[in-house]
Amino acid sequence: MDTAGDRAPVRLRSTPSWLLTQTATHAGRLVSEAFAESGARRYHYALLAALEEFGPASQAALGRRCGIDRSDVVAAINELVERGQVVRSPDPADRRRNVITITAEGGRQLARTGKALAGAQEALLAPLSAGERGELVRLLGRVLDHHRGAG
Amino acid sequence: MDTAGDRAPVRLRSTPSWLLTQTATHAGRLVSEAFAESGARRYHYALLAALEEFGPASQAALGRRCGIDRSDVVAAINELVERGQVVRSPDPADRRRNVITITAEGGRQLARTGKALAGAQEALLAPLSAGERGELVRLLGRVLDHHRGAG
DNA sequence: CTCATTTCAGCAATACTGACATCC
DNA sequence: CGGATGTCAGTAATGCTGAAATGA
Repeated sequence: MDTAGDRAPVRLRSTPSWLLTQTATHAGRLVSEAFAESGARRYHYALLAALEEFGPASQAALGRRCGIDRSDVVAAINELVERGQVVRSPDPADRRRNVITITAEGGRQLARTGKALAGAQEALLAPLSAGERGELVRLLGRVLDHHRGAG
Repeated sequence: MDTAGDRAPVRLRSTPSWLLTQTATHAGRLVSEAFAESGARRYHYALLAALEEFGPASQAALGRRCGIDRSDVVAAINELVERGQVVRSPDPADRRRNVITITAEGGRQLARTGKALAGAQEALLAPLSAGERGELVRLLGRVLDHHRGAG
């Protein structure tokens, strides 16, 4: 019945919106692969990156910065603690809080995952020239900047 | 401890790869909202779109075209049948297969979801000019075209 | 009392694997 | 027999909600 065109994913003529959906899904898969290769997940990387860039923080603050729900921060930090990549210690100044601090091993894991991510981006953007990649990154940056303020 | 900069999501200086991840995640959330508004999910829309564009097909063919696993096609088609948006009938020419056909109600649902998706894209690309949107869509199209060939 | 923080239990959509029976 | 198809069971990561206990 459908011997030809079986492999071509859906690509609607009329709705470019769908293109965004498809690209986001595809990028998500590539990125997930990269995370798996490096032995981490998205949440782990986001948390480690935030800790390295902004220093020790409470779990709630980390969640707000990374866009991760507080519930999920708990589980992710548990795993990072088990792997020795962060340290969780009570905040003497506010006994509700835990202060999370990245360790040397956490820094190494961050570097590993960063390399895997760079590889994934390389694979994703392979069909584009250097100039086009720059333009794409610039446009996506504008989009993100706009939405991180309003929402 | 961290009263300022609490709301800013992680945005690494050194890894533009993370920008792709973040944008994909953000786009995914906007798109999911749009689907929920229109009473559908990604799988439903992809299947209906493929049926409208390429005509009736077997479940396996639909899965290949939409990038959806066979197992998940079964469940999604079950739901579409319940809603009267597609019809599932045995293929007389090959008794292993079911032929899936879109109904008039399915067409209406496709239109509803399409409108919601267009709104989501509008919101996502709000910070870009018309020319920039065109450029972004063109670049993403190139990326998708490249990867749908090579898997 | 109000609010923030941590934690836990649970749910839904996405994406995948393995197994099985049926049929080409 | 090998291979495709439909179906079901189960798992994992992501992203949410609700509730409870503790403390500012």
